[in-house]
Amino acid sequence: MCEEKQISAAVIRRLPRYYRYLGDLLEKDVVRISSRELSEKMKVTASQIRQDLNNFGGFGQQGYGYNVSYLYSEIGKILGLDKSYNVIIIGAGHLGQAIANYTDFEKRGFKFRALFDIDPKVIGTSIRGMDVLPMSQLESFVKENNINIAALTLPKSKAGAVASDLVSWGVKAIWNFAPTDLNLSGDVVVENVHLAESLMRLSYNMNAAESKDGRKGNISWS
Amino acid sequence: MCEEKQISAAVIRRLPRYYRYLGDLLEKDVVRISSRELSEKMKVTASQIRQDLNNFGGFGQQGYGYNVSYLYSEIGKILGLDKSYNVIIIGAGHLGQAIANYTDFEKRGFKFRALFDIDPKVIGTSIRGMDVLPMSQLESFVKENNINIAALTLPKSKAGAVASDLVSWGVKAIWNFAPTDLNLSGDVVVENVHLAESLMRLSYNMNAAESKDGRKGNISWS
DNA sequence: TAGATTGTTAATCGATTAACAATC
DNA sequence: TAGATTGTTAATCGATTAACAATC
Repeated sequence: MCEEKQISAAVIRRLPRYYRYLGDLLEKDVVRISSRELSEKMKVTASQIRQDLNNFGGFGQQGYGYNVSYLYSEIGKILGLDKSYNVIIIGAGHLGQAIANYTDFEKRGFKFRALFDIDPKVIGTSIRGMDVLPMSQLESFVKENNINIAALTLPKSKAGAVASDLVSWGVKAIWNFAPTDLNLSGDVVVENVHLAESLMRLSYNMNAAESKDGRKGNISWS
Repeated sequence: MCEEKQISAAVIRRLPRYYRYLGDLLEKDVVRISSRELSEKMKVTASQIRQDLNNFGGFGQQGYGYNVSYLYSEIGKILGLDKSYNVIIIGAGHLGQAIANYTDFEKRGFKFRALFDIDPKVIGTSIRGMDVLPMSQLESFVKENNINIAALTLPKSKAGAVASDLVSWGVKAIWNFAPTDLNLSGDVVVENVHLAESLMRLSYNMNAAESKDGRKGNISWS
C-alpha cells in the first residue's frame, strides 16, 4: 500500500506553468476552464494537460471542465506551496539581493531569513529587514532557525564547500546559482539555475533561426 | 543539399553543460578525454555523449577519444560563442544589475551596451561603464547600435509591450526574466528564465524526497 | 435528455541506451 | 600489431498524442 507512482521530471517541469496560468485566470475571475481552452492559451495539447493532472488525481468533472480556483489550490499543494520554508541566501551580491527583494516568493511560503557574505562592506547592512551576516554565524543561524533552503549566489569556487557544510547542518534543499554541479551526499535536493547555460541556448537558437531565414531568402552561408 | 537535420531541444539543453565540463578540463590542462571518462564525471551515459556530439559531426578519434581543446572550441562554435552580440538590459533593478556585472558573459561574446529604466533615481547612473538610460531613448539606441539581444528584467505587466517594440526595432532574441510567456510574432528567439517556477520545482522535489524518507523510516503521513 | 468534457487506455512518436563494426 | 574507443545502427524505453467510453 502507499504505492507512490514516480512522476517524471517532464511533468514536474510543467506543473508550475499550469499554476501560473491558473493564477492569471483566477485574477481575471474565470471560474471554469476546459483542458481544450487551457491548451489553446498555453500552446500544449489538451491530452497532455489531462495526462499530467491525472498523475495526481481527477481534478475535473466530465462535461464541465476544471474549476479554476480548486485546481489552482490543488496544484499549489502538489508543489508544496501550502507549506512554509525558511530560506537563507549565501552571497549578498546583486543576484542575492535581487532574490531577497522578490516579494512574490514570500507570498508562496518561502520566508527569507538572512543573507550571508564575506565582504565587510555589506555585513551589518540589511535588505527589506533581513540582516546581512558574516559567514562565521552561518552554522549557528542554520541550526537555530530551522533553515530548510539555501540559495547559493556566490562564486563557484566557494559553492561546493559551503553546500556540503549546509547539508551537514540540516539544510534540505539548495537553490544553486553558481555555475557548477554540486555533488552532495545525503538526501538533499539541488535545483540549478545556470544563467550562462541559458544564454548559450539563446545564442544557439538565434543562429539556428538565422540559418533557416537564410534558406528561405538569399543564402549567404554555404 | 544543405539539408539541416533538426536538433532536438533535449540535445541543445545539454550542450552548454558539455561546454562547461570541457572548459573545466581545459583549465586543468587535460588534453584528451574519452566519452566513458566524461560520462563518469557528468553522470550521463557515454552513449548519450557520443550521440549528442554526432548530431554535429565526428569530433573524436577511434582508440583515442576526444581532444579537449578541439571539442571545446567546436561546441563553442555550435553554440554561437565565436560570434559577438550587442546586448541591452531593460530594467536596471537588482536583477538587471546582477546580469550587467557578470563579466563571464562578456568573455563569451555577449557585449552589454546599456541598461534602461523608468526610475529617475537610477537613470543617469552607470554600471561598469554602462549607462542607465531612460526608456525614451530605447528605440534610437536599439536601431543605432545594432542591438541583437535584450534581457528583460522588468515587471511582467510591462514585458509584453516592451518585447514587441524591441522586435519591431530589430532585436532578434529576448532573454526573458519576467514571469510571463511572451507571445511574439515574427522570427524572434525567446529564452525564459522563470525563477519562481524553478523555486516551485525545488519545493516539489523537497517534499517528494521527504515522503520517500518517511516510507523508509517511521511513517508520519498516511 | 443531449452535449460536452473528463479520465484513461491504446497508438504513436521520439529519445535514450546498448551493441558492435570500423578504425585509429 | 593489439587494444581502445569512436561513429552508427538497432533495441529499448518513456513520453506524447489520439481516441473513446464513462459520466456529469
